Amino acid sequence: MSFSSKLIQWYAQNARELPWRQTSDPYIIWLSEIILQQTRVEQGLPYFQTFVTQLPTVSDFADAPEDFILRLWQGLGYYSRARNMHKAAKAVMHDYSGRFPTSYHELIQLPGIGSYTASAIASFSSNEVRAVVDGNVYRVLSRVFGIDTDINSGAGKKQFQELADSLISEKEPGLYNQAIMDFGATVCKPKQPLCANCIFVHECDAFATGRIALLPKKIKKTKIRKRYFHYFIIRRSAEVMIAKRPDGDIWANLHEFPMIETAAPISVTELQENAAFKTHFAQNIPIPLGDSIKQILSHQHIYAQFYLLPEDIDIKNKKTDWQYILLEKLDTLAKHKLIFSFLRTDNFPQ
DNA sequence: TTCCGGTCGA
DNA sequence: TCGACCGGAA
Repeated sequence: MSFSSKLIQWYAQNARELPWRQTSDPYIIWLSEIILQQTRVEQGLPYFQTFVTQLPTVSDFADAPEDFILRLWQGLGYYSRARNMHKAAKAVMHDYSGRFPTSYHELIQLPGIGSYTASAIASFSSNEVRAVVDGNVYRVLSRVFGIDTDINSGAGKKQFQELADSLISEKEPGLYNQAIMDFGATVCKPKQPLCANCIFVHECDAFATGRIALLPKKIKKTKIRKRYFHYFIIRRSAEVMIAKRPDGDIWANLHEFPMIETAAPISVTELQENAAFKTHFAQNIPIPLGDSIKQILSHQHIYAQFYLLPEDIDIKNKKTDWQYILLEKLDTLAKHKLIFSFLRTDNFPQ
């Protein structure tokens, strides 16, 4: 039996009963699809009921004030969805005299409707043969067919769309689309998939090769970490105190000045209250030297503020790598860019 | 704390 | 091509 036949047969036994599945009205399907973008069914369900009751037609939607729409949307998140729906409803009134479109090419032009949603509405409302590719589809196809192309890459999107297009049932495209997404949502789940009950367990490449947890492959977007470094210039006649970066962090073993790091930007007053500051510098008052310096790395943004502390202060709990060195030796030490960026400014006290 | 997820616009 | 947009679940 074909891939699509197996799924449709599975769906006949296991479909979730959801209110928007009782209709082919593209307006109602549109409401449900936009609400379900980025949103779990359980969370979206009560919102769907509210929208259907409060705004039963696209004309009602277009005529409602935006404030009213947003109030109904409250708590659902991604509020641009609601604003785009309002624009789309007005466009449907204006461009289609209130007849909600059912073809992919018309739907994709409306605000808030991308390729997934256009395929979903077109296949559900008019059985247009358009394969949906959403998070569920990426998961099911990558596992069953053992495809480890990054789904966030252009090549991956193309490859999965082509595979989905080749698998869709030409006879029952809407049913097939519902089936593969329900299957992904309830059996081929992201975590703890129900492989024991899976209709594809004997042909699933990921199951056979132990790669369930590795697929679909998504190259992690290295999210930018923001860090706030506070450096202290401590002089003792012709000497200055330096420090060495620890292992296991950026710039390991390079030289810099004694510093403390905070998770957020802080004022001088807050710095004086900081536990690490008090540990080393007690009640001494740091004087900011110029503006903060921003250093951008691929994976972190570092905001560095330099401060002057009184000359020859008594440092408590001095770290072993904090050492006074002669100023003329400073040049010879290996330092990271942030440090010589600062030294290039005129803020270093001579 | 990390993961998950469609569309838009820069 | 990639970050912003949001809230909930694991």
